[in-house]
Amino acid sequence: MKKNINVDIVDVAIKAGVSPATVSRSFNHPNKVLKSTQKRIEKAILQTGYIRNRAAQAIQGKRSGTVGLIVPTLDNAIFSNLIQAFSVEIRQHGFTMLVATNGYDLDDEYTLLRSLLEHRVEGVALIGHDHSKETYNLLNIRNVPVVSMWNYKEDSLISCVGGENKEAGIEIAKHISSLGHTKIAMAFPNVEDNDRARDRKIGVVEYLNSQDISIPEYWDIKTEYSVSDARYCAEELFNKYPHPTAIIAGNDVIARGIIYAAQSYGMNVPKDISITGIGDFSSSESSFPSITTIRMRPNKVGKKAASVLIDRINGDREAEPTRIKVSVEIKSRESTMTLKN
Amino acid sequence: MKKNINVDIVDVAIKAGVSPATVSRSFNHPNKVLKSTQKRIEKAILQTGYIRNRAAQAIQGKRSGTVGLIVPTLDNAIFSNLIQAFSVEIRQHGFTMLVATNGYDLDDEYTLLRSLLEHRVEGVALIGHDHSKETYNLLNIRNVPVVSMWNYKEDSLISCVGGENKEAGIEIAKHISSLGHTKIAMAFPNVEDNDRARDRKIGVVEYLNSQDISIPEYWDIKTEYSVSDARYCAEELFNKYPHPTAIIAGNDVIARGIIYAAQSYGMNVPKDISITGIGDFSSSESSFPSITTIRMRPNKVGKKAASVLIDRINGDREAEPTRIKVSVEIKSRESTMTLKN
DNA sequence: AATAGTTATGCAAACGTTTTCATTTCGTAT
DNA sequence: ATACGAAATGAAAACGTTTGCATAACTATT
Repeated sequence: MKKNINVDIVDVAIKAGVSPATVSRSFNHPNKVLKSTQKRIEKAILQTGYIRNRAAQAIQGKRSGTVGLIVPTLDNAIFSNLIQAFSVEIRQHGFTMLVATNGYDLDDEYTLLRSLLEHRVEGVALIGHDHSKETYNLLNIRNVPVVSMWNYKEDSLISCVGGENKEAGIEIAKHISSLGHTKIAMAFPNVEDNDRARDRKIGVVEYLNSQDISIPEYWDIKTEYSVSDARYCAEELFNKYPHPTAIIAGNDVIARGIIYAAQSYGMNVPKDISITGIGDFSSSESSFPSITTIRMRPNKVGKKAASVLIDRINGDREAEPTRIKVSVEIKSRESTMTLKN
Repeated sequence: MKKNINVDIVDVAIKAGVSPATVSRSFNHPNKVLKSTQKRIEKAILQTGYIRNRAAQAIQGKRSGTVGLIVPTLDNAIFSNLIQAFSVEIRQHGFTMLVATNGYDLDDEYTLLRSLLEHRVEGVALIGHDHSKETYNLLNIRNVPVVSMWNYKEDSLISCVGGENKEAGIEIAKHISSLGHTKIAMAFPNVEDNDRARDRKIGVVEYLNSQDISIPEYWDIKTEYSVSDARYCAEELFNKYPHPTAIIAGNDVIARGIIYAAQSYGMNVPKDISITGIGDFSSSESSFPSITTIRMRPNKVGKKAASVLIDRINGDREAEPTRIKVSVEIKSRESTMTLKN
């Protein structure tokens, strides 16, 4: 088998009987090259098995054809809808995606950002607004096009696309409260370094307080972002009395874990207890019971964020951040119901 | 704010009072540089805000510091455990990951592979063994280190790490059969271009046949890899009679959708119907009912595949494929039980 | 038919590293 | 002290593109 690793643009040029410059132009400015010449070049590419070298292109300081994405984890449903949508859109514009996970560690995020910049990504997408000072500083100094996904903030330092998480918290609390619940528990992850969860929680607490409902310490559950930990924490809660009549979970994954816990304790959801999520991930509607949640439109956010990022890459580097608020909306489904007297 | 995009290795060298060659060496062969010189260089890097340019490094034809990953989708639990584990391991070795999704389209996969090669990834990870002729050909011609994840095949053309999916099918069928079930339905995705699902299905059918059990056409359900579609298809099945007493699903995601369907139709799982998955994804154990499934160890596969790939990148390009079989094992849980008479 | 304007292409420098080879510096054995 | 080998560093070529500028080949205008 012939190994053709070393075919370069010069070989193609020779084969096609043109100069390397023309071959290059046929990739990057096809309208500047005669149709017939293009044909000959394409033929030469096929014959030689040439694959262009983006590294050599990137070295010019212009295009690398890549964007970077840093997410806390790939390990569950929380970001997968979002990332998939982002990835599809980015690719439609000819970019390839460099992905890195930081495990919710902001110092690690900084290291990852540096490494993405070493690869000269043309833009970067991050989750939320909680990032280290060094991260913000680096983004600023290098003037990298950047977009933050998943949380809208009207005075964000960087462009962002997402729902207003505080509003999401308010809406879900409003829903639960309107159903007559007052004995309410909450299950949130650690909100430090996590503006999305923090804003949601603030929204929930503030709204409930405005209705003269407060959540006692022992009903303020701390859980991780996983079905298994959420289930475990909920079981801990159910082992003690009294039980709340409703639990507001920080997202749909946690809600699902809690529902499993309730079911395994013989409770009926929603008859015995109402449980809500936030996020509306792809399986929340089709689970049983389907989850009452706040629709945060991960697909729309991912897609929109991708196009914002691309616009910034192609556009004005000094422009004000682009901020797009994606509306949030209550999806009332089977996991909640009016409190029985 | 000072924009220092253009700091290069020469600037660092000047600042540190050494030659660019020495700065380069301090990155790539630190043992060849005097400790004291290294210190001065590090200081210069900090002062200048230098970020090395991997594109310029990659152009030498040696290291790009990236590996490529092509998966069908990021959109659900199927691959997320796997990818997360792969990503963590790869990064531990200083690589960054380029990710692309092909939506189960093998022609698209070829295009993506080309694009990854344009970026001069040092290695590539794929899912399974069903790839287009062009894909295999390209991998071969360019002699790219490559690893296939998720399905073991003793005579695979490329290195692979995974469980034996046919065996998984046999094991799950054996389990169901041993519980006394004979009226069995199956729910698999389209197995064309999907060797994992195909092998599983073959295992199931062959084993059941050996027990004189056959699955009628109308119980051979075709579904997509999503909770919602699986639920929908299962509901279609439940709308007609007779019902099977057990359903073997192609994976845990599908199993979950079927369980929801059963529950929403007022059936008890497993009392009224036993349902199995394959895969053992992270939430399968903590769901309710927990899912009887075949443990395919996605974390182990991801991690192991990463190290196989890295070994190949650093090792002999002409070596025989490395093939690692990860054992599969039945996890008997709450979603199945002995058939009542 | 001569000229101006336009379009296609080529030439050669530039991008920021890495690496080979040559040179200098240093430590050690005589 | 001198010579020798080893270790550290530098000089310069090379990697594979892109692009500004120059030129050649057309087209259109008079």
